[in-house]
Amino acid sequence: MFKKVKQSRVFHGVVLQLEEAILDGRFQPGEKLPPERELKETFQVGRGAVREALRVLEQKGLLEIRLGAQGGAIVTAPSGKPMLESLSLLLKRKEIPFADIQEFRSTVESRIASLAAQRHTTEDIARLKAILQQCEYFLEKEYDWDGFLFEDSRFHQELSTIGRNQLFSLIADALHHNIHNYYSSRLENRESTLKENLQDLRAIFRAVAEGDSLQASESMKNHIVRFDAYMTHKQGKVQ
Amino acid sequence: MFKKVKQSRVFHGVVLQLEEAILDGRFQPGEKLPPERELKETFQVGRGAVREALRVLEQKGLLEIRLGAQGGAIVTAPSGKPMLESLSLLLKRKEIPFADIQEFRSTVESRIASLAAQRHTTEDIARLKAILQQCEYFLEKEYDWDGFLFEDSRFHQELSTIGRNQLFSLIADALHHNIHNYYSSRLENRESTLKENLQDLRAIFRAVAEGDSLQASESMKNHIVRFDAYMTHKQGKVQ
DNA sequence: TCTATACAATGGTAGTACCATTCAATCAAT
DNA sequence: ATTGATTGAATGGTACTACCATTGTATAGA
Repeated sequence: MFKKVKQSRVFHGVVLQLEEAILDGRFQPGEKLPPERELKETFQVGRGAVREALRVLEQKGLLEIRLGAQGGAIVTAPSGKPMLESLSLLLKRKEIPFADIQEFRSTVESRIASLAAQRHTTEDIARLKAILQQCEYFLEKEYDWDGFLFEDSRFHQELSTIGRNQLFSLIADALHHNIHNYYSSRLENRESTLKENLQDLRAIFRAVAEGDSLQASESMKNHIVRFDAYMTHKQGKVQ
Repeated sequence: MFKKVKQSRVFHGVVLQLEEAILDGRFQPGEKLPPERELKETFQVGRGAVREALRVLEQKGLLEIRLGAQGGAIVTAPSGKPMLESLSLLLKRKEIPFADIQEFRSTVESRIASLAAQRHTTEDIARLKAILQQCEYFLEKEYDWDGFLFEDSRFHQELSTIGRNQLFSLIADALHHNIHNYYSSRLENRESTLKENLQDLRAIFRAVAEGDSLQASESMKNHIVRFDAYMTHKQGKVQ
């Protein structure tokens, strides 16, 4: 019913005002906020309060603080990093079953594939094909386990770009970063694994290139399911 | 290739150590960290550094600071709030087309519906039915626009619980919070709107109860598409 | 022209003193 | 004995000062 009465915290007022200014565009990305000693005067508060406010805004991903002359609090361009980090922290703290994460990822990646199938251009396909060929190279010509997995990541990333939905890209990226360590530490380094994966990627590529969104989605789902099957099915926290 | 050399920032070291302690479980949710003046001694730093560290951890959602006697930095239980806020901030800053958000939400909610269809128990269905009946009450007996929308939210929330995937619940919740204002400010207050929505919810409920995951997914998709159609199709930032 | 030095701007850190809030213990009045 | 008021201690909040550390730039010298 009622909200807790706000407890006085001067720095919070500073945070709100600076945040509003940035969100309003009164400070553009790349621009510099006034120095601490000036903000202190502007807001009529102690320097400590200003610094705590800057710390919060930095943590929110709105600012980057640089040292030295010509340094200061610089407004950053929007990025998905803070969200990625908060998701990461949550996965580390809360024991979300790994199966849940896999299920979610599967859903997201499948949809990305289907979107990519619907929205690709000729150039998109060319870029995707180049990545696929790089995978083939690392498997067939110069065997390179890590190289292959790197290109596999790039494939997924490129696909999300082709899907042309920034939120999907962002979430997929966050998931990838959060489970990458888990994956790579559990995959068995066998050539057959890569071979099967390459087949998956080819199937996805084909479906996307042909604009068959349903097939693209299915292929991606199979790909992820297979990937998951390689893991030891251990429950528990990520990491 | 190389990482930027970490610039000395004492408070950062304090953040890392405290964060590690919390993540390791050396401080459990509900427990209190030592007072600032003690931490200052422990880490052999100034009180300012300690306070800046606490501010960062607070922003990360790991701590809650309370004033007065028996106050202090209390470790919080894991929650999706920080993720929700960082997503919110991102949506406010970056001009992610609203269509992207809708598309993503549609995907997530559809999948939740299909999962719910697969995993529901008898008790789940009873609870869901109760919510549905509450919707009917607000539409047919005691007309209440806001009451209906509230129950609609509850319906979605209950569905995500039935889906039994914590990550889906979390993300759906975050999306809901972020677009709720947008939605409710744009919906036309018309009885026919609610009527159509109730039909959607009934269809979803039926499919879920019958365990028809494909139909549940489709019904949900239609529901969301219809909901979106009510909006003025204005592009741009959320909020 | 190039290099080295000095300087100035700006964030980082420590310390001190005091204020503000909250809870609990104590004491007084009924 | 119960209730209410007072007081005190613990703890975070704030301000101010002084100085350190880092970094870009200007200046002087080779």
